[in-house]
Amino acid sequence: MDKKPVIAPKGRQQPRVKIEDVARKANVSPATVSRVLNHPDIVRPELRDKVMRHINDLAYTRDSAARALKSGRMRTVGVIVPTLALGIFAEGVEALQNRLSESGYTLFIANSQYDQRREFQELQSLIERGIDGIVLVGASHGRELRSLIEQAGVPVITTYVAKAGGGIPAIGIDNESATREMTEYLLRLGHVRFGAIANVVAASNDRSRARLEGIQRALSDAGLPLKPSQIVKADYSLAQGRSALRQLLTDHPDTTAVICTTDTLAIGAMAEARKMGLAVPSTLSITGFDDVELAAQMDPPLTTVSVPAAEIGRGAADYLINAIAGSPVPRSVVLPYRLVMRSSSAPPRSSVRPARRGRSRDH
Amino acid sequence: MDKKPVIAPKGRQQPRVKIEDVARKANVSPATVSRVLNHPDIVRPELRDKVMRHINDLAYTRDSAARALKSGRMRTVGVIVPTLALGIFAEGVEALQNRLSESGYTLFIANSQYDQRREFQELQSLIERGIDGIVLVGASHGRELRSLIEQAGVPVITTYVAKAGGGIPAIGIDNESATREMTEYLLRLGHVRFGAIANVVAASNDRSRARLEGIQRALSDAGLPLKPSQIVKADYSLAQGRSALRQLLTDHPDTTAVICTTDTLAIGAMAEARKMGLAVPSTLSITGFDDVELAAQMDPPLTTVSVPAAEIGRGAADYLINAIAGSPVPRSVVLPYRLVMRSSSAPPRSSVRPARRGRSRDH
DNA sequence: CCTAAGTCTGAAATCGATTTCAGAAATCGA
DNA sequence: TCGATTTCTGAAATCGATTTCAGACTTAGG
Repeated sequence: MDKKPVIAPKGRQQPRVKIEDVARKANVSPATVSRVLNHPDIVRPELRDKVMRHINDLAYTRDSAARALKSGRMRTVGVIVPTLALGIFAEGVEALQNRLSESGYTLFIANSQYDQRREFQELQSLIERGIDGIVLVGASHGRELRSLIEQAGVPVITTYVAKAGGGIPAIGIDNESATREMTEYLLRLGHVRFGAIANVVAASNDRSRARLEGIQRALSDAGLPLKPSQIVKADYSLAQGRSALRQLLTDHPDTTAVICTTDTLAIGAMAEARKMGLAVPSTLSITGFDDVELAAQMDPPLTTVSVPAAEIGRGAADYLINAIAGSPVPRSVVLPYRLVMRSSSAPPRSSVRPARRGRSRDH
Repeated sequence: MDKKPVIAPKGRQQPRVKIEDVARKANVSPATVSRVLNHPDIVRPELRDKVMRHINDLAYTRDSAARALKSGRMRTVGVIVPTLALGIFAEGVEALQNRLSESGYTLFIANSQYDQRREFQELQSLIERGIDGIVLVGASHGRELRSLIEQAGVPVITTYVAKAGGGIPAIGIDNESATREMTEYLLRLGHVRFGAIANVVAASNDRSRARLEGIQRALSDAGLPLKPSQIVKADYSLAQGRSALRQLLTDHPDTTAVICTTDTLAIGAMAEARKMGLAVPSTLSITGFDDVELAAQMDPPLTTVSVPAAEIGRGAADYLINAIAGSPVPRSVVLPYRLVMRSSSAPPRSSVRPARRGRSRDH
C-alpha cells in the first residue's frame, strides 16, 4: 500500500443546479417544476414541455437527500449476505438488484461472513441510512436483530429458506425436503452405506443444517441412521470437500454414497475421489447441492439440487416493493427446487467390493 | 409469481424519535444534542453524559437524509460491476465493502451486464442518490459517462486495469503484460502451435482484449503471429470454453498450447479436452487467467495468472475514502499479478504427434 | 469588588425539494 | 354576457439536523 501522493482531487466544481434555478429560467415557481417531475399529468402539457426543456438544458437532477427528508422514503433497500464468494448468493443479489433497479430502487450491500454480530452491526448501519426495506439470508438471526428490525418498522424478508421464525416472512426452498428426496433417491438406487459432508461449521448456516437434517431423517426412516463419524463437518471451501472425503473414507472405507450439502464440497470430494483412484459413480456416488454452473460440466456431471437463486432475488425484490408501498404481501413463498440427476450417482456395485472387511464398527 | 395476498405490512409504528425529543427530555436545546453527537469535546462533560444517557434511553438515531441534506455528504459509495457471477468481481466487491464499512461508509451496488448503456443509467441513478464516490470496472466507458462523472464532481476510480483513459485513476493489474509473460513462458517450454480463447464478445470487456493483445504481441515478437482462425471468441461461460476448444482443434488439430483469457474458459476447455481424449498437459497445454478457487483443484491443476481481487477492492476503498476527505491520492496504482505455474502446462510432446498432416494452411 | 477574557449554550437560519392551500385563469352553461 | 365550475399555478410551510452568531455565565486578574 505504498501510494505516492500525486494529485489532489478537484472538489465539486459547479455549485449544483437547484430546483429554483430551473424555476427561474422557466419563469415558473419551484412548485411547478416539482410537479412536472413528480406528477406530470396535472401540469398543462405545453408548460410541462417547456419546464422539461429547461430541466434538460440545465441537466438538473433532484437532490435525493432533500427528497428523502421531505417524503420520508429513501427508495433504497439493503441486503446482507453471508458472503459473495458463493455464486448462489451473488446470483441472488444480482437478480435482486436488477429487479429493484427497474422500480427505481437502489441496493445497499453488506456481508456478514456468517457472523451474527457483524450482521447486526451492518444492519444497524443500514437502518441508520434510512433504508426502506431489508433482505436477509437464512433463518438464524439473533433476537437482538429481530427487535432492531421490529423497532425500526422496516419491512424485511429472509431468503433461501422456506420459513423463518419470529414472524419474518421468507422466500426460498425447503432445504430439508430437498436433501430428503435426494437421499431417498439414493436409497432407491440401492445404497446402504452413506456418508455426509456438510458445511455446518458456521453457527448461522441454517440452510446446511436443514439439509443435513433432511439426510439424517431420510436415513433414519430407512432404518439406516447416520453415526456421527459418517458426518463430516466442513466450511464452504473446495479444499475442505477434499479433506472431508478423505476422512470419511478413512473411517468408513466401504461407503458407496456421499451426500454433500454444497456443490463446492461435492466438487472437492469428486476431485479427491479421482485422486484416490475411486471411480465415480461406479465405486462411489457423490451428490451436491446448488447446481452451480460447473456442476453440469464436471466429469462425470454432478447430481445435485437446483436452487432458483435468481427467482429468489426477484421475489424478494417484489415482496419489498409491495410491502413498502403498503400493498398486501404473502407471508412466505416456497419455491420449488429441482433434483438434477446426472452421472455422478448410480446404483452401488455391491458385488465387486467386499461388503465388510471385518473391522469392528466402533474403532 | 402467484402470491396470495395474505397480510398487510404494519407501517412504521412509532413516529420516530427526533433530536428535539431528546433535547426536551434532557432540558437542553437541539443544538446541544447535535454537538454531543458531532463534536463531543466542546460540550461540558457532565452535560454531555446526561445528553448521551437520554440519547440511549430513547434509542435516538439521526435521520441520515436530514444529515446529508445539511452536510452535503452521504457517506455512501457506489460500485458498478459487469456482473457478480464472476467470482473475481464478487471477491473484489466484498473486500471493497468490508473496507468501506470500517470507515463508516455504505456501499451501493449495481451491475451493467457488460452493457455501456446500462452502466450509464445505473451511474445516473447512483449520482442522483448523492453518492460521494464511485467504483467502476475496466477502462471502456462512454464519453457520456465520463462527462457525467466530471459534471457531478464525484471522485471515481476504475478497477482491474492498470490504466484508464480520460484522466480516470485506476487500480489493478497490467493484463496485457500478464498474458505476454504467460505466452513467453509457453514459448520457452517449446510450444510453437498456439491457440487462444478469449471472452471478447462484450464490447466493453477491455480486460480480456488487453489479455488477448498480450498473447498476440508475444507471439508476433516470436515470429509466430496468430491467424484469426487461431483465436476463438467467446463469452464468459464454461460451456463456451468447451465449444471454443472443439472449434479450435477442428481448425488446427496440431495445436499444442491453448491460452485462455479466463479460468472459466480454461476449465471448460480442459473438460472438453478430457472428453476428446486429449491428455493435458502431455498432448495439450492449457492456461487460464484469474486463479479462481477451482483452478488449483483441477486435475491437473490449472496454470493461470493470479489476480489480487481483494487487494484491488481494498485499494479502491482507500482511494475513495482519501479522495472524498480531500487528501492527496495517487493517480493510479498498478498491483502485481502472479503467474501460477501448475501442471496443466508442460513442454510439447513434439515427436509423438505428426507435425503437420499436409492440410493446406488456409482452407 | 469590578472588568476582561474565556467557556458554553440556545435561538434561528439553513440545506433543497415537496405539498397544502388559496387564489387566478380558463371553461362551460344559461 | 355573467356567474359557476373546473383547472392550474404560486406562496409558504414543512421535513430534521447542523452551525453561525450572539448572549449568558464563569473564572481570573487588577
